[in-house]
Amino acid sequence: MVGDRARASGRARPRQSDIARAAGVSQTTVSLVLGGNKAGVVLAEETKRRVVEAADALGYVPDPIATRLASARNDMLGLFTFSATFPTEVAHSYYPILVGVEEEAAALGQDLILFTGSSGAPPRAAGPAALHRVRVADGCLFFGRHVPTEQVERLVEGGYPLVYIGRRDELEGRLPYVGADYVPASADVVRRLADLGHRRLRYVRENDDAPASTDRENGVLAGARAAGIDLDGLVVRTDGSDIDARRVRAWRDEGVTALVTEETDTGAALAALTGAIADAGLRCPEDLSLAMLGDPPAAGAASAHISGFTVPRREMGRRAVRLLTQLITNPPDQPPPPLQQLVPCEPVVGSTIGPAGRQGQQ
Amino acid sequence: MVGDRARASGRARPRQSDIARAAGVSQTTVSLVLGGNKAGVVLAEETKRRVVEAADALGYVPDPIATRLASARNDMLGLFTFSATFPTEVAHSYYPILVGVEEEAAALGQDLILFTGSSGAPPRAAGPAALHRVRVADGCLFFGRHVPTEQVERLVEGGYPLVYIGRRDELEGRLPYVGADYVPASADVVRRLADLGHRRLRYVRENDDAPASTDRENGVLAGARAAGIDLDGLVVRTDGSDIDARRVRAWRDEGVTALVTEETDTGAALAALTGAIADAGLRCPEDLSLAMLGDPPAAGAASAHISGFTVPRREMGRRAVRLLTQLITNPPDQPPPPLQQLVPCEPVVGSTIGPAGRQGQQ
DNA sequence: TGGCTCTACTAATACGTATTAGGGCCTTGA
DNA sequence: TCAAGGCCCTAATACGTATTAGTAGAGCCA
Repeated sequence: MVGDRARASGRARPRQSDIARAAGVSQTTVSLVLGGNKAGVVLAEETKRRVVEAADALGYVPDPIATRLASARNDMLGLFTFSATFPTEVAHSYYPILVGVEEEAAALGQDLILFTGSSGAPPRAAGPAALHRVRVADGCLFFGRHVPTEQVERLVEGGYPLVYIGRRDELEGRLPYVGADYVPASADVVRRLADLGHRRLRYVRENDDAPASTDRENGVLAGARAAGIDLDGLVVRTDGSDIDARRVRAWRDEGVTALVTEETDTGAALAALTGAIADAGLRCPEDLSLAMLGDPPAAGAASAHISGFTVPRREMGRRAVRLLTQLITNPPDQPPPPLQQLVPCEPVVGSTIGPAGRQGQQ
Repeated sequence: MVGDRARASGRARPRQSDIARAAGVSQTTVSLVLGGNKAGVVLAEETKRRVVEAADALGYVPDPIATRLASARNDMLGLFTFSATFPTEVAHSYYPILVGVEEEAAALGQDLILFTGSSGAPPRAAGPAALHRVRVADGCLFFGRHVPTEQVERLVEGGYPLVYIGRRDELEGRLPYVGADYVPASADVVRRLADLGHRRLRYVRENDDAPASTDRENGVLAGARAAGIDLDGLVVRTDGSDIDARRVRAWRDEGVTALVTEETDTGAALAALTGAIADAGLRCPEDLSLAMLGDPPAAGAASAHISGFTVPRREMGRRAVRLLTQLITNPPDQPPPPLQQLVPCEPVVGSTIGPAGRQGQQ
């Protein structure tokens, strides 16, 4: 019925059997000619030519669904996000990842299937089976803050190739991911500050326990320890609302000469800090240095020259695609590639850190 | 073989036939119970219960591949772009379209397949059949500057549902599209200027004959005619390089009180104009009004308050998806929906146009 | 007892491709 | 003239689910 309808509205897609009829051969032969013929069946050149010509003439394109059902591959990679794939607020931070994913997928001849996770699609079950939809693809990339662990675990256990973009601790080492290497990058920022004479600083972070935040804190602490920086009161957790000029002045009175903050989705932390610094009548970096662990929310604006490091999102996207295709093509009896990869973050010199002021010297 | 592999690595996923065996019924019954049973086959409650229990016990999840092979629809929409889908330079102008496409697709329970067009993928044929790949989806959206007319025509002729994003003249009315309605929006900008007393202005446009540019020019001309604006020298074609302070001063000396420009991919035209105005020592809008037919390149920057109109990209994306799904589900014997749709552009008040200065008054 | 209706289910087949096990036909050599 | 072998191709089947046609059995009536 449904097929009839498809056939009624315009000409139906040609199938291998149509080509077979046109070329005077069997469907098997068509499959052998147009498919890989991995089995090495011997075919006459003349026959191949006829089949290829017929296929061209009819505009044949293999049905990836049927291909997939019959064999395994369909050269499609899934991309599953646990929010909208194209978020409007955090466009700046998601977009480069998508760029990298698309670049590498195109280079490898893979198409992308976008799965929309929690976007409230009524027809699709939002239940425990929601994630299983991704199996139409050979493998799937995941990203987003929330991870439905059990479902992802079932996919992994079932041998389905998937790669998470961003470090994840969920499945004790069995969850493949490509993340950013925040720890050394964060430590390096602290080292740079220490090299400029800073001895007392404040690391203002969000009150959030995402791996990305934890990593940064660990890096800051490690860097501080290595540089002999005062650990007392170093880490400040906030949601941004309690950062104001008074507090910044108080820090400075305590001898703090540099502030470090982290990238957030909304940029609230950075905005709060820069606002408070300005309100306090302080200049940056003359009176107070400022560094950021990650990228400012909108490039091109005034925040463009914040010192710190940049997250290699594009490269993460590319690497994730590469890892995923490796997992897909990896024979089960071969050792797998490294499942968990960290990409280094590039330092950003910027113009918001400078030598420690007089308070810092002493 | 392949199946064996899947079964070897990790436990095999249970199939309907496994449930059938466990529940002591046929595969058909399982399909009826777990699928929708659209046909309304009568089943005993007790049987349903047994099947559901067995399915739960075995952790059954339907195989979407097989599901889609068995029914002709696969609830996937294609998105084909003739450049990278995620361009880096013109992110601001493409992104909202993608947002709209994804929103509506998700709302309609459709997944998206991104086809990577000209990204030089070696494994996929770049030949005349390249476009045929899109047929794996139920229908496909297209966008990008260049249109391989013959290939698209073959798809359209074959009854394949597709929708272009952006107005296109190629197939004499048979190519469905969703575009922006530039003509009245552009005319309205001119009318607003006229209402403020402007009588002589310059429309600085790119030397390019894309439908979007042509439409805007037609709108400007229509608006100028309606408002009794001087048509002489009104339209200025440029690539931006010959716009400088001297030229702006010369216009002003001729009695020009307002400049109108159009949105471009790079924002070069706008940048050249604002630069030249500043260089000429003129203020905007006090000395010279400035309007833009479209959106400034980067929101949030200094260019945020340019007067003119905004292109409803997000809405275009949504509408394109809606039209496409209509085309897909439209029974062949029914009249089709309107194939070519224009979405109105929203006026932007901004702060760069004001009353005509003294030159303009007289 | 044959026929009819109703309930509750199943057999058979389709979807489009991949794969495997052969099966004709032709040539060659004895 | 028959067997062996090479060459070229095809029949049959599998993949997992959806759908349609049909059947077995029970109950009822004439």
